[in-house]
Amino acid sequence: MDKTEGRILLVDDEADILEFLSYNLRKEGFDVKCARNGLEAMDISVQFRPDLIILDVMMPGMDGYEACRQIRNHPDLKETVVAFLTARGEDMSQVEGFDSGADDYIRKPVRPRVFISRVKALLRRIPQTSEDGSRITFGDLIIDKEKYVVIKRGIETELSKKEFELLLLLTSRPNKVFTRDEIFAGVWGNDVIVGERTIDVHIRKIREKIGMESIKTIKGVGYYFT
Amino acid sequence: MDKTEGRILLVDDEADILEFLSYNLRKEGFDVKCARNGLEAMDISVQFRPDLIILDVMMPGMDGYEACRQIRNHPDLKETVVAFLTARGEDMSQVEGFDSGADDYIRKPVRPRVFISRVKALLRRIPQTSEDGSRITFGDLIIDKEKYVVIKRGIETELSKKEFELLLLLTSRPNKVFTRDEIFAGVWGNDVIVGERTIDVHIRKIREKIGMESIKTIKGVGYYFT
DNA sequence: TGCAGCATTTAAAGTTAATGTAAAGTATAT
DNA sequence: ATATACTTTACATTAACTTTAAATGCTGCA
Repeated sequence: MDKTEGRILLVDDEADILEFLSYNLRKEGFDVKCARNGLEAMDISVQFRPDLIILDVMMPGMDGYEACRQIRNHPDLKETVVAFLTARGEDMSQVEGFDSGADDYIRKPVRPRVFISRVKALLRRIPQTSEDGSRITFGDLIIDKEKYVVIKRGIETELSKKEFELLLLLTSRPNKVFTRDEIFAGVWGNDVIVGERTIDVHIRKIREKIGMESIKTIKGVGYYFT
Repeated sequence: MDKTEGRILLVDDEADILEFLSYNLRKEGFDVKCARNGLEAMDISVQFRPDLIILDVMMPGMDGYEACRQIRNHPDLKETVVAFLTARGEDMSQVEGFDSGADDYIRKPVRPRVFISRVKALLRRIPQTSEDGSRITFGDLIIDKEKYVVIKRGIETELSKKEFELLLLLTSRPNKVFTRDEIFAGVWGNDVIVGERTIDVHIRKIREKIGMESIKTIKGVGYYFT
């Protein structure tokens, strides 16, 4: 019940701005945490594992650039997307910003709608489901398309063809609910006719192999992958 | 009329301001129309399809915020860029303004040259990143048709099939009162027969999930969504 | 105003329908 | 022929839905 659009860490020394931005982000379904300075940002990041960190450039103590550099040097955080918040007219500083490893620049004053779509665009480019070659990764689940194998927490399990195709269909759009009809069409094709319970049985087998939580049911509608 | 830079609707109850702004905008080649209040603004908008609506916050009758909300709820207008005109010192109102869906704030007194460049900046980003088709937004409520969930102020809640269908029906025409018969026909189909109280119970569940205010009752008639 | 009468709200109990599951049956491939 | 995958069956379980009934709240009228 608390699936979110993505985790975001806001870092700014001004409470107003934190409040304003976090309000707007939460409204869109993001899981937001705030930090007042670079140090705090690092601490929270290690725990919270944000998908995106939005850093104010000017902060007392460790400034945005330095914080960004540290993030890039931290083994667990270096993949995190980082965006800077800058006051108007700080354009020249962008050189240093990108140099320190920023992914984007957001100029103050912030306009909510633009801001939100910018954030969404940034998160979209996250290798949320990183796909290197034949493998797709979802958190602790790895699906290997070539070997017809899934690896859950390092435990490798073979999937049969139908199981695999069904899982691929569901994972092709995480969180989308696939109706039974869509599943039939996608996995069996429209002409093949099999009993209603067939899908359930395959779902059960998949759940057995990748964990119960991964596939959810909406009664009367269908299934979805998280 | 030669091709214009863009269509702009000005909404203000003070004729002076309308005249002043429209003069300056027309001089720059914009196609400008004016409205005296929120109601008039809605009427003209539907016909005129402005690219940008500039709303005074304080107006008799429907104020700017309410007008903005209505614009955002109107299927044909929700992509329109909206900017507020505010008197000096109304800063705190920005929260309500952005909440109601505004894209920008313009402070009075207006300086023509600044104003024009602001307007141009707003129009420049007209190809607004429109929300993906699977989600419908009503203020702080997001309905995701694919995921069978609603997001209210960032809190995601699953809906069951019936709840979801009922909510979709009501939201398909906000403010229209659906009679109980219409609801039966729309959600259950004309052949299914269930008791009178069934609808109420589902309405209650939905209210529980998206907030009491969202669905109103008209005694003896039915329900509507706002 | 106060009360009667009716409609809706609400919680909880009851029912139904859909899915979960194990195991047996059938097809397919090696 | 045998193993493996797939489907079907039949029963158990669960969540969704419906009904019930009591409480609340409106509306109009005396």
